[in-house]
Amino acid sequence: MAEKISLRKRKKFQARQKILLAAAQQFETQGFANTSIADIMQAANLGVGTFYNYFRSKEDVLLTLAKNLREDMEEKILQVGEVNQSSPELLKLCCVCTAKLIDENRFILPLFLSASEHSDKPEQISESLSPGFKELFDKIILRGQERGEFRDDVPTNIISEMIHSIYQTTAFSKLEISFQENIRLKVKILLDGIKKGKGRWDKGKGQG
Amino acid sequence: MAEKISLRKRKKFQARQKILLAAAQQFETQGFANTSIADIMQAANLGVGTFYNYFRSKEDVLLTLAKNLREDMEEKILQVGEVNQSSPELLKLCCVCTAKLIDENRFILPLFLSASEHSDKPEQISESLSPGFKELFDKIILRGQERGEFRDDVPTNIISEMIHSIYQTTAFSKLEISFQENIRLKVKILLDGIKKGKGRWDKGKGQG
Amino acid sequence: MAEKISLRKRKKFQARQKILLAAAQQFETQGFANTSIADIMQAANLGVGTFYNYFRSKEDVLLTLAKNLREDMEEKILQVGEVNQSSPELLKLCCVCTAKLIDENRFILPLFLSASEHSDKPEQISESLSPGFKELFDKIILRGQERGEFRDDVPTNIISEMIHSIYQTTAFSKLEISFQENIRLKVKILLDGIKKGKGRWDKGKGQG
Amino acid sequence: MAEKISLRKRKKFQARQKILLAAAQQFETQGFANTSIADIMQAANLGVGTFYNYFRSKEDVLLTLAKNLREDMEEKILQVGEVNQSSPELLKLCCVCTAKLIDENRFILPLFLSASEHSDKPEQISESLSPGFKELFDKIILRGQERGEFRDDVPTNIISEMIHSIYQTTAFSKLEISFQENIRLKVKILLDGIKKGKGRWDKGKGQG
DNA sequence: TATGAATGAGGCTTCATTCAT
DNA sequence: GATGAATGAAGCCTCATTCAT
Repeated sequence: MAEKISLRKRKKFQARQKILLAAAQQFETQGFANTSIADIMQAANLGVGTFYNYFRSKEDVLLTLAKNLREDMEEKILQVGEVNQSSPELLKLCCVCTAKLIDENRFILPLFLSASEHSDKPEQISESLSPGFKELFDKIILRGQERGEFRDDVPTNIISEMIHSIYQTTAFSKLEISFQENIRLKVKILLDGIKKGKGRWDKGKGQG
Repeated sequence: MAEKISLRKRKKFQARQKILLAAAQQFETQGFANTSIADIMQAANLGVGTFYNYFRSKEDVLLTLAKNLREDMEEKILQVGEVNQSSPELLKLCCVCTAKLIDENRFILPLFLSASEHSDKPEQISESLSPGFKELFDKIILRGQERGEFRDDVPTNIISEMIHSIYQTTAFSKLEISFQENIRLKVKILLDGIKKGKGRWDKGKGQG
Repeated sequence: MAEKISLRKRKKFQARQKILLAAAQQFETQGFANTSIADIMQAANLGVGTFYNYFRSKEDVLLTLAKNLREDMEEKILQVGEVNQSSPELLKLCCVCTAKLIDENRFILPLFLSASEHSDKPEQISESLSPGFKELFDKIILRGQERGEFRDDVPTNIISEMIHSIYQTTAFSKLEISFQENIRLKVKILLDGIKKGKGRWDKGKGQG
Repeated sequence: MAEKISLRKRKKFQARQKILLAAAQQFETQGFANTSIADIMQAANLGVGTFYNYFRSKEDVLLTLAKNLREDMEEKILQVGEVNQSSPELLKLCCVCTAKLIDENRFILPLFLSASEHSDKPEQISESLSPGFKELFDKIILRGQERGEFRDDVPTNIISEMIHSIYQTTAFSKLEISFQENIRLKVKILLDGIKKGKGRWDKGKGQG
């Protein structure tokens, strides 16, 4: 009996996962607005009605995808954040790590971007994602500013927002360069723009 | 007779402008996808059918708005671009100038962002806007790199893209700080991140 | 003063004629349903509003075109009808004459055919055209039947309808043969089908 | 499970048939252009949206109706065509048979007639219907001409077109006589008009 | 009288959501 | 729980008609 329930649960879980996966793919390729629930369910090879056994709306799927991503991000970032090192190094690590995660979940970015586009709940999506993301960066930057490692003539928020912007837009870059490498270069510029005094980039040529 | 025609033409022009204005406002407050033509025409205080006396579709309005903005931008930027000065100064001027223009046309930004959403026309919009925008920045950055004023271990494109990203995302900033000031600070960071050797930010305090 | 009025009337007349001509052309090339009033007035090189100075609706134009054609037909047919000759000869003459008229007013046929298609008044159109057409043929056929020149085991109406049908459909023939020649051949068959005894076609080979 | 599917499929089939039937009725009574999809679905007692679960457009319904009719016609005509008999008899049989079929599907005629009206698809309809129709008549007539049973001073095409025209226009006859009887009489005239020498109608009185 | 911009009714189509099976 | 047909609200667009100039 326990097994049966477990099997059923697994099946239910599978259907749910299939829908999430299909939704992510459709969102990524066609965009959120252009994806209908029928599209998702066809991609998932399931009946339309089944959708409503698992989600209340397309936005709900979005929120779930965002939440999942956020949980992954929190986990990874927590691992990195525990290491004790200089703020620039730490920030760089976090950025690289985030880039990797996002690279593996590209579908989520259009959602960020369409946040301003789509109806009801976009703020929720943003809020679902941000905590593990924005707050950590805020913390690192603030620490760096307090320690005198980062400039403090620019508000922490602004710097954090700038990092955010790098991720958002790079996801849609049409340059030949890879996503992660693209991010790496931009973060280098940003770091050089906020690092205080020592360790200037023009002295560290070739270090990457 | 001539007067009559002139009067009518004036009215026609006004109606067109009313629609454009209403569309811009609606796009800005509700986003492009969430704005129906009925919305626009209600905001413009005109009948729905009237819309089609002036535009073929919502996308058409968008393109027109984009084109108008682009023309404004080209004009302003040309004025700035003619001044002979150091590349960092020139870039800063252009950025400030662009920020001002965008600030006065915030509605256009969602369109940039929705580029990834609506497969059909948004590329046209992007292309409508870009020429006066991206290419000028490319040119200034390249000049700076050739003159040894900007770092050259990062491709011109990447830097240009980073500037682009600043505009895109700052438009949706929820920080208390004003749009133009926000841009100014980020550009400062960026400039410090790409300027070569001398003229570091920590020596230029207060000039900002 | 009299001249002025006359001039005005002539001008009015010209506008009206221009509209009728343009409408006929549009109806012929695009069909009645696919022709909008705006289309007509653009083809007529006149303002849309002007239309309503002369006609109440598109159907009204149709009726007028039909009426004009009918008047032409009546006139021509009367000329023919007065000649005293055998019924088959008379019928043939009328048919040829009608074919010529229709050939010069092809636009009117689609209207007949669309009679079953279009809304309100199609019967009126049919009725506008028929009198000079159908009644004359009826009369000739009846006379032929009474004189024993035409078979009388088929109602007059049926024969008349058959003639009617020849005109209707031949207008849209896609055969290489010309409209008038096509009609001539069909009328030949029909005449041979209704002529009594003597004068069979297989004895009149080569006479056309 | 299999039963459930079967039940649903049956219902689906029924809905489709209901729509086709309703469309046919509406097309027949109001004409194609004057029938809106809302009209059809109201007649079918179904929601408007349901239409699009079965057809892509009004034209699509039309094509389907035409295709169905054509298949019926092909079948019936094949049966007739196999009989070995004189060409006039065969042609007569085919005509009667066709008349019966058309009489049961009157709605399709307006479609033929609207062929000249709606530029897009009607040719497809015509083409959908023709193969089983025109080609068979062509063949019979040609055979008759080759055998010396039919006159050959008139092209096969013309005769075939004349038959075609009889069906087209008789469908809209307003005479008291029934459709099939009307056709029968006209075909008699036509046959007598094309039959060679012997077997003249005035010798076959009473047989019709 | 000529004009053409303004209008809104009406048609087409999409799609999120429901519900009977 | 899974299904997919049914639904109607809502958006897009056309066009006959009106009316101020």
